[in-house]
Amino acid sequence: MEREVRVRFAPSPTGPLHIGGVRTALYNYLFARKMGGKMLLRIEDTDQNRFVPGAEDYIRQSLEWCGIVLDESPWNEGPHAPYRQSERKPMYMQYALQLVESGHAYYAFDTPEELDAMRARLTAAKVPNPQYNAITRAQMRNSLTLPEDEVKQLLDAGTAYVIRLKVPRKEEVRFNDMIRGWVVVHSSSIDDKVLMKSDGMPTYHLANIVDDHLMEITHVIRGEEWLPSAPLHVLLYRYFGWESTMPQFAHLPLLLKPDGTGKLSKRDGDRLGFPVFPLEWHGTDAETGEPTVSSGYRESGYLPDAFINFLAFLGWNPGSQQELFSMDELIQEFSIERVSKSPARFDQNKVRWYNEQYLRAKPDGELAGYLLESLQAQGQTDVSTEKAEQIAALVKERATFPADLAREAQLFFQRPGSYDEQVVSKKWNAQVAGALAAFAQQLPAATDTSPDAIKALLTQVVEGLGMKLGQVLQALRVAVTGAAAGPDLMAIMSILGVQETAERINVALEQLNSYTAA
RNA sequence: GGUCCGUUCGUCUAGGGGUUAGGACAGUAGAUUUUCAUUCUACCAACAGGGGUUCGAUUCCCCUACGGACUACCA
Repeated sequence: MEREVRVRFAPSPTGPLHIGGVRTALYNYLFARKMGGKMLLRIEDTDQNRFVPGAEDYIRQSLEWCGIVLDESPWNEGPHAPYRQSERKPMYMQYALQLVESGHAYYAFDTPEELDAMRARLTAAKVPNPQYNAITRAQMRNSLTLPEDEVKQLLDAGTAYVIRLKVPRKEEVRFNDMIRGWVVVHSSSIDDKVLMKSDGMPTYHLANIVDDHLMEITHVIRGEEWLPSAPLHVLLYRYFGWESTMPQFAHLPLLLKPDGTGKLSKRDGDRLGFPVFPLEWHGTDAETGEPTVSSGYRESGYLPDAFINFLAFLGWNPGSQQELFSMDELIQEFSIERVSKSPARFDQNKVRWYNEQYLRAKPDGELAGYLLESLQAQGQTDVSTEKAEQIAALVKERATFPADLAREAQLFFQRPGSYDEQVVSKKWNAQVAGALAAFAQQLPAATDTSPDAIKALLTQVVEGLGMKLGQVLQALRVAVTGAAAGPDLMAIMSILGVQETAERINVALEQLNSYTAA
């Protein structure tokens, strides 16, 4: 019988989730939906020292903004609650003890100082890989080297201890990664990982395996940084006797910094001037304790669909030439097999391009909504929906972000404060001014105020004076908007209205009088 | 240092034993436009290197180089 596909996203609440994490969540989500399975979120907060207030909420909001829907999570519990490892704390010890009893794990009493000393000794002896392992554990203080009664005494006395996995000395550990194929690691390169910490909390490794098993996870899709510890996890499944239901692994390629080398880190955003976080994050500097702000895609004006589309293509592609995919289409097309092995570098140009595509594809009504919102924020409250829609339709081709709409729309609400000097000095003269004056005089009487009609009127006036349209257009634009460039002039005048347009022309005529005389 | 992973245009990538090595972003040029932008068209641009295997390798294998991850009582 086929098991229902169940995947998990397991972030630790140590700060804001960066886009690499979001992509991991996205791929999990796409895979789960594609396979008709479930996706859950589990908070991996077994390190109490690294807990950051607000991080969990940030993760939740980020995923919501992205449109990644969780079937089970700490805030929407399912059959395997609780979904925070700190709340699952009581259940881990029994599993660690199970391993101790079966001889696959042991108690270790070494202090941090002793561990440091051991590493220093091995490093000095030029041991290639200093670690607590099948060889070195014989020199350490643990239940393998100490007499049984002494171990009992230490435990009874409440001495601090950890439980370590007893990794075999010589054994090949292999697993079939869905993205990378067979990965083989020799057990001698794996150390005796701590399973239970002295504070009674499990480490990531133990908690992860126990929870994935209990939560019936079928596929573990996570970042490449976990690849080196995957063989250890395989060992754990084996020793627990859970090998037959061990999840399949898929290790995703890393996301690299746009410049230089190395994986994208939380600090790169501010350094490079683009967001690495989905949402803005207010944190505190680890060293100075000063409040910090890291920019987010949402606040920078990115549309969630565009952001997701872009992110999906960083390390995956459908094999077709199609670039634009809705979430539903992504789900339809997604497959782990098409995830690439090699890391991907971040491309700011492409995210912007995606955003433009998504912005322009939106219905004018929705764009008008964005526009109205920004206008209201700057005190411009008397704009009708109808007018906003006209303006949005006209300026959307010039916008990358919703906020650009309002910027481009300014000319409709503010008369020119100055006139582009280049155009004035080149195009403005007595003849042109005369034509504009004539146009301004006739304009208010126009009954048809469509762009086409205005253009016809203008043509008629200009040609009636023996001139060509091209001679006056730039001057007219400057007179009406003050700028040398902008959206279609006829459309601008139409939206502005004949009265306002005529007045603006007359104001310009007065202001630029000196040029006319010259 | 050790272990593991990776390497096709500047970037994201398709492809795969015989191809003009395809697309997208960026860049450049041209067309359209009253202007800028948009749009359209064209151009530029890549199989890391060396050995094999093969009639033939960018594709399969090995080595080298380069890049990266991991190497905690962090996840």
